Amino acid sequence: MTAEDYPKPSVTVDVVIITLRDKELQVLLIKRDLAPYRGKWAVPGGFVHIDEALEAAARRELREETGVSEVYLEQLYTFGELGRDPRGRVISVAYIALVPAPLAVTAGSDAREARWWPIGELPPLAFDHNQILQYALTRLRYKIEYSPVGFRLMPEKFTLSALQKAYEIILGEPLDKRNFRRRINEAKVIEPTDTYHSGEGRPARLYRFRRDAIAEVKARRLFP
Amino acid sequence: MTAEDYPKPSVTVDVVIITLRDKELQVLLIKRDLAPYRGKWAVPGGFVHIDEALEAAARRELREETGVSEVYLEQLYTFGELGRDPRGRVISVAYIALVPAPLAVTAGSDAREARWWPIGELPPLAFDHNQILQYALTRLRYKIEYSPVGFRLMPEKFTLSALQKAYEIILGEPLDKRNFRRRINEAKVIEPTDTYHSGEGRPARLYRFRRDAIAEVKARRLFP
DNA sequence: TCAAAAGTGTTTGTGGTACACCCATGG
DNA sequence: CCATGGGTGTACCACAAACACTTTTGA
Repeated sequence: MTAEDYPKPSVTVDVVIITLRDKELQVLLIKRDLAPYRGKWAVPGGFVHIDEALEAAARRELREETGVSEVYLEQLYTFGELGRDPRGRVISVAYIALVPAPLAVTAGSDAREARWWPIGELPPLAFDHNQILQYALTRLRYKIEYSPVGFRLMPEKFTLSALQKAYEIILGEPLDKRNFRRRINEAKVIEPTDTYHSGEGRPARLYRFRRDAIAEVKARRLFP
Repeated sequence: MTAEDYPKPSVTVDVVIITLRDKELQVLLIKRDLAPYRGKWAVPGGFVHIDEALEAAARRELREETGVSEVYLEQLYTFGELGRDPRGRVISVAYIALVPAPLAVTAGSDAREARWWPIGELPPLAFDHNQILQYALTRLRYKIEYSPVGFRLMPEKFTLSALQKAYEIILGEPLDKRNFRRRINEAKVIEPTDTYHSGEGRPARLYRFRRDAIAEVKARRLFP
């Protein structure tokens, strides 16, 4: 027997697109203008083309909604319960994308309504997208503990204070400045540039992420 | 436009079934008796039925191959590159299953050849199953660091020495007996039974996994 | 000269790791 | 009584957390 003997489920990708705006984590959502869930907000997504790899489909969605595609993108989980889409059997592969703050200016180019939502003030969502979004946020908070993904939300050059504020927003707690700088330094994931940022107060040195820093350090073993 | 306007990919589940046998981690593989990759070994899997949830399909595969289904089963990753299956566009959702040692006696009930392979002596595999298997092993070794999944490879009752040996096999390194016992105790994930195991030497107390121990402890934060 | 943010070391406490001996049973 | 595996406590070291003042610039 071959694959063609059976009716097949549809396959979609949904991309949870996250950025840092206005000192908050924000998520890009689209207002649905078609049934089902017409008028509800949803995570951007769409069907996977037959000649398109999964990650390529996710990058296409990302580009369609934000105009960027060369950003951090990671597969999260595949949702395949029965009845999660009233149109029929739909399996959805969820991705998370992290968009650097200054790139996240325009949200969508076509006619549909799209906007950034602070993660603390989300509207009711279509389908099981609430579950998908919560999953993405959990993964982000978890991953930031042992992997330098936080930098993917920063512009190319940034001050240490800005980086610290980003971490504080993601983790939801204040951090000590000296300890923060020591650990960042020891992790060897950023390098100084020779430029400075002038604003109020003393100018701050700008740093950049070291692209050769593939430091995914092993977490501490707990069991046992 | 609707889902039905497009040709759809096929969706399969592949289940990496792992157990502890003969002081080794072993994986259940099936010898393919059909093209493509006829004669090669493959991870058990099959097409997802149109009226079957993803995890249900994985449990069905698991039950067909091992006779058990009430075991640890976790979704790993979804593989959706073009060209990964010569029969056409196939998207595969990979799962990992951990089968307790004494349940892993019979491997397969139908005519196909199936056997357990030590993970250090794997044969050439069909499709991209080598990649899937390596992914599963990485996830297992990683997850055992912060979550009590190791117990899912143990029988219902076990001695502390047997548990330690299991951890040593999974992690591939010797552990200190006193430190091991202290950490297991502090984690509060097992409880003593009032039965003992007699063999050579002094009888050992048998313990069981505390099912209410949902201790997925947060790993130490590294950045920063 | 004042406000505002940048930058910089030391002390203390907790937790991980290393390590050796006595105990209970069966043959 | 001997072989075999079961069971137990402490000392040291490394790293994380707490903590306050000086420096540089622009207004």
